Amino acid sequence: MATPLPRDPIADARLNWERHGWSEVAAPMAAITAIMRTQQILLARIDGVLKPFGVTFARYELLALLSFAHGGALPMNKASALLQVHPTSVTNAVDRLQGVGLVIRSTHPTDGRTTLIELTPEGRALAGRATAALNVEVFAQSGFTEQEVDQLIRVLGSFRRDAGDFA
Amino acid sequence: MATPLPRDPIADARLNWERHGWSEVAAPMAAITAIMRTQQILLARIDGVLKPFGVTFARYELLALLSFAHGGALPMNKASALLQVHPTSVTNAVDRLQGVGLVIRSTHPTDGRTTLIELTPEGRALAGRATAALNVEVFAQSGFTEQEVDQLIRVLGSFRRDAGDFA
DNA sequence: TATTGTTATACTCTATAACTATA
DNA sequence: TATAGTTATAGAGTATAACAATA
Repeated sequence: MATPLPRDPIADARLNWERHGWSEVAAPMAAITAIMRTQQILLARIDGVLKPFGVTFARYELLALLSFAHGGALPMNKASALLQVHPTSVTNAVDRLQGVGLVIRSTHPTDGRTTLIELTPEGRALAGRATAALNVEVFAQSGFTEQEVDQLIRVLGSFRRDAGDFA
Repeated sequence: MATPLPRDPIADARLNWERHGWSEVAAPMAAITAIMRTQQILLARIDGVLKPFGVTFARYELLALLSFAHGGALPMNKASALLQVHPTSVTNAVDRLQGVGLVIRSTHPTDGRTTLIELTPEGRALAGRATAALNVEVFAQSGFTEQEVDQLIRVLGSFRRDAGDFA
């Protein structure tokens, strides 16, 4: 996994698809496979940067979301919807983050069913430092040109809209 | 997670980044976050199509790789390198696939350290049917235009090369 | 000694179903 | 009845370290 392969395995897969009568879909197959692989590479970089902070990407995303919320607090179901993850994933993430003192739970003042998640001062400080680290070490050297970034945002934005992520 | 959000959460995150002094990296942050989310959507679709076949995407990828190998067999370490996954992941996948009779292990004829993975007739048949299903139900209706597919292949290809995936 | 693969272990994230509490 | 969240349980992928067998 460390040594580069002599050939692009995804380009080879595309050739195999074409050789076996699937020319029509060989290109989209290659594009989708490339997205899967790129996500793996990026997630490994992100988790590497976050490791010293003791949080995973999923937990960092929750901290970052809270840090931008008015009052630094959000209902569980709101966080679940905005992060587009299962409610039990939020419960799990909040459990861990609360266990290390980065967030606290409280009951919604007017709806007793709703649990609010709130950043502690430590959580807010860590979110700020982790964001700075990610920005400098990952996003500022993404490996994409400005034009490529614009293309990705446009292409994947319309894909996500068509997939029902947002209106 | 079913109802579309009124606004694009990634576009909102980008605005938050810009408002907090990270304008320089707001766009690449949005592009990378979009890649992460797109991968989730695609993986859910793929796993949904593969579910009736009783295999996950990771295990399907191994079957597909073997089906294109000369003789339908590959050493474990070769499969690990080509799929770009950890050797223990291959061991795990082969364990499961062997357990349901889709692959068999054998010792390399000239190097006793090496284990060969080989498709059974059942494994080859299932790989063919699963590939057809994925091609028709996912890749043929990816949601990307031809031009977008070409852009993704080009942009993500150079990214993967720069990341050290291949020479 | 170096390489290949397995085993044991652990930790992610994810998802379903059953359950409690509140509206 | 419907909603919000938790709990229990299960399964997926990933990774490290220790180990056995072979080169």
